[in-house]
Amino acid sequence: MTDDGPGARPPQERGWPVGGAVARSFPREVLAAETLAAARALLGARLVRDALPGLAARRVGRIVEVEAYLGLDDRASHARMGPTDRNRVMFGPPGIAYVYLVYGMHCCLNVVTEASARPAALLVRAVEPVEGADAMREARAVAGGGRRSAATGGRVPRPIPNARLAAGPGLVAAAFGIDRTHTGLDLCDPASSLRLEARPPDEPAPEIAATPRIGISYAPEAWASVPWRFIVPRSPSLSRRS
DNA sequence: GCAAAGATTTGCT
DNA sequence: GCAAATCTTTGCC
Repeated sequence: MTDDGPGARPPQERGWPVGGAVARSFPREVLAAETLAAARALLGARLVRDALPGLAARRVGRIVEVEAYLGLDDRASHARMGPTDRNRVMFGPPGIAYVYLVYGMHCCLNVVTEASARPAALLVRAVEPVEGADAMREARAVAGGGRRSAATGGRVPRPIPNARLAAGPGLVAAAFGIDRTHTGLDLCDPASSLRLEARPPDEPAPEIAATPRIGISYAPEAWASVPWRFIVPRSPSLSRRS
């Protein structure tokens, strides 16, 4: 599907100059709408982290893979057991970051969607590096990665290709230096150091495909197979090769 | 209060 | 292709 999603044409062209170009914040109303529509609109949008002066350059990624988790009924969603200390922000307003720790070692970034009445969020599973690839590589080195050194036997690890720097939910967080302290951050606020920006006007809307979600085999079949994972099929940065 | 599993990634078999 | 690494949250006793 290549039709323009709801986010293709923001009702209001909010913009501000950044490095000669004009960056547009990602419209909150798109995230406030139905989650599956918001998921499609989020593909092609930018995840931006401002430079950390003296520490890291500005990092920008093109979102190419997201998963939707919606409602109390979704047996694969963290919201399935109602509000808890961990998932509480999912029950709040749209555009807010929800970051959780999974498998005791990886953080995953979610964007809260829909009104407070319904708990829903989009898991950002992969982005294509657009700017600051070196900073992403350094951040991943700091994060350490899943399995620690030990068996490397002193060998020099193979350098990570740019396209694979943030090709997975845990890797997105690692590459952008995102952790649970970012939970509650407003990703639609241009003043936030970590935020979403709309796809550049001169960039065509991405092709979109839908597949079942990944890593949720614990959920009942109906929920495990529903096609709520949305990808840009030709991207070299998907979490799984296609 | 304790045991089990998880929206993952990696390196070795 | 499989299992380890690692710790928080959930579920059951």
